[in-house]
Amino acid sequence: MENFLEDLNKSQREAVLYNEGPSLVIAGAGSGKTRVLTYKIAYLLQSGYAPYNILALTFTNKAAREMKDRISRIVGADIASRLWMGTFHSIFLRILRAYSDRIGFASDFTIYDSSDSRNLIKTIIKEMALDDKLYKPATIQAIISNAKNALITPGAYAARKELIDADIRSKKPLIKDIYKTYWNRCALAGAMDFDDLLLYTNILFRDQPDVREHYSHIFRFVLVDEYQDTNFAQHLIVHQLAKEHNHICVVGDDAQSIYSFRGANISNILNLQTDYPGCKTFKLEQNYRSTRMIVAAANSLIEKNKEQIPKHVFSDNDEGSRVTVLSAYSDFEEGYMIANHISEMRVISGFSYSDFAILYRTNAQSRIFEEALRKKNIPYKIYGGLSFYQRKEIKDIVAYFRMTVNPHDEEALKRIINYPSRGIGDTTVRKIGECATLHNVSLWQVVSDPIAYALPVNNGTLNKVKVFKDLIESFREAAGEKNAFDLAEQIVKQSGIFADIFSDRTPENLSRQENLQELMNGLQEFCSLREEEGNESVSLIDFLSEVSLATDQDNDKEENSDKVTMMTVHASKGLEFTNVFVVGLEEDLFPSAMCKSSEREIEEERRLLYVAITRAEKNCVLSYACTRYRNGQPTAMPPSRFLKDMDTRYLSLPSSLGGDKEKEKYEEDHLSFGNAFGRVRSRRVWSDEPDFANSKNRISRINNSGHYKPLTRLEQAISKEPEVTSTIKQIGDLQIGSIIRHERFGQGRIVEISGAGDNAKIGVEFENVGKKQLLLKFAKFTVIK
DNA sequence: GGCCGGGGCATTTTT
DNA sequence: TGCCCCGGCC
Repeated sequence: MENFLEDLNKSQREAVLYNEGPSLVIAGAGSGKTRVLTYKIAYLLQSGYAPYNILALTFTNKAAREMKDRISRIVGADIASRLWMGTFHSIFLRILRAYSDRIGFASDFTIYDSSDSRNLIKTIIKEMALDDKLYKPATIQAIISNAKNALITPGAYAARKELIDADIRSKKPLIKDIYKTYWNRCALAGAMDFDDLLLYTNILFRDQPDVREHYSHIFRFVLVDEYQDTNFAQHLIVHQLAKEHNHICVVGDDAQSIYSFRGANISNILNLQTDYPGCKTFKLEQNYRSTRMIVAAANSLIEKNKEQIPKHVFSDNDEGSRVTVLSAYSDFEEGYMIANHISEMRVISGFSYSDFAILYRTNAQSRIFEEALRKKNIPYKIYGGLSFYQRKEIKDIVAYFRMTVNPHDEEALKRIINYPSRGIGDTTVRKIGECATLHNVSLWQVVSDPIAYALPVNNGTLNKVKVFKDLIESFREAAGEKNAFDLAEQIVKQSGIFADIFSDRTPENLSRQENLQELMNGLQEFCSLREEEGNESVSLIDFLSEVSLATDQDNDKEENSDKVTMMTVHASKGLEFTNVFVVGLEEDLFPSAMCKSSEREIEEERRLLYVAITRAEKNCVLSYACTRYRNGQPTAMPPSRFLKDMDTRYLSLPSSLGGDKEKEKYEEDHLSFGNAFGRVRSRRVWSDEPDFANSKNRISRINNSGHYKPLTRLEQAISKEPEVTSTIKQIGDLQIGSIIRHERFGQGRIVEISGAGDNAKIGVEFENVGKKQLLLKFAKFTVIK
């Protein structure tokens, strides 16, 4: 351990060693930020801090886990496990459970995930008989979330003139009432949403000074990762804990702030000096991840942002290839083009599939790439779908767990009161809801004593409700005697879930069975792990805490499989890949049409692209399509403004963006590349079809010195901007060998003509998407040559 | 209670 | 275009 400082460069070491006062570590992309944090913690431990005196906050479970692993390796697992290290939400959940009585909650409160809270908002909007076209639940949810992140309670909201005026202007004056009802309903249900965990922590610290003092005393040193992503609530919590001793170190990169839409406030990091006077700034500027070319290209992009902390990220790695810009005719062709590139690079340079990532701005873009990769038998995995715990059957089972722990949980109750079916239909549930609202009690209170609250249902229904109530109570009684796993087993069997899921062997049920099995395995693992750590009896509530704060990124079983990764740029933050394709670089897509109203938003989009490019270690490819299906319509898409932001010295451009002979000459003369890919000019995209027009074997195109053979006729045709020709409807105007450009499939060569009149067809060998038969009557294409 | 079809809609989403 | 939600129908 004593030598660990030798693993650090000068600025990293300075950042690790300075612990006398507040410090800000500006960590450029790929600059070894996690290393600094882990070594700093190790150093603090070595300097005499006890592990429980150190609070280290991250944003993701994954980051927390990684850091814990790395620290364990330096100081040992038992010391590492005593650090207060975790996500904001998990750490403050722990504190809130301990002091829940001080803020009017029971310690077994539920955590509502986003869909729970959206459902509740939906219910409230319905109950208030509002138009959900105007009061869109997702929008209201975002407004409430923003309010909470800014620490605005319902009372404060109603008193804020500017908020009320804004709601009136947007014709939604009742948002304040929805918020108030939502707040009360969560309280009645004994539930907190994600934002509440931070908001109530602030309330706890504000109203119970002894608690705040207690923790600020315990946490003698506070470290925060990814500080640029903190919102006001988080910023304030940290300040409440650190303001006296000032032993705080925050790490972040303003250039990678991409979550402002969730309340992250970049000025938290830009203005850190104000909150922590004397705050010392360290800059980690050496990028160890990417080639010099990639770093230079990314820098030339981010330079265009005005609001940022000045820094000079540099790399001492190989120069590497220019960032390649590819142009496709359509979204469809873009997919095939990228798929072809991946197969090609894999063959030429010996990459594995897992060396590639395709990053896009929106999830909707993934479909086209899935299709193209599948057609070419390229294995892939997509991140960002539904997480395991968000699957319906899992949520159903977890809802039983939640009811067992906290029966007032409204969303859980609504989920399971009639699953599996027990004859309590929507009408009854609605009546229970109305009755509960009338008496200002939770749904469960009505369910437990329907007579007392005069629930207007017949005796048959009354009886069914009682059966449900008894069922839940039996689970609650068992909870006192059994550990979490045995209890869960009982719940699954006696609730009827087991019988329901194992009733037949339809594919859906088989998958449900697997998921149930996986949940139970996970629970068992959770229990035995905790028991090993010395916990005598593991309760469901512990498991639920973990489950409600878990996301899909947390259990990726396929980590070691050789597959191309596909994800949104947002999801890629913090990751790195040998070769990165950033796709869909078009105006109104990247930057998104929704983020163009202010320079501030444009800057965030630019940072987003910066994040994407800096994920790449060796090669980075940016692509755009000229037309794209948007809302069912083919839409012309101009290339993204960000392509023009970047210095062309670091790019290899398609001719349509000004790539020219002069520049290629420069490229040939001045740059040396480690692998052939860097030579691939943008319009050079080959089909895998062996008999593709004029282009024999694509690999033979690149000779040993990495130089290209002269352009073939076809490729000359491609690199010229094709002039627009009128759409051909006469078969006589076409001949075999003509080059056409199809709206969707891109460029290709006619290899076959058949039929006549309305049945006239042509066979076209497209350069990227293979051979297609087109019915002349319908096909949208132009003849180029 | 489940299935089908029409209408409306269409960012990003660490917890 | 394709998905999701809702309402209507069996």
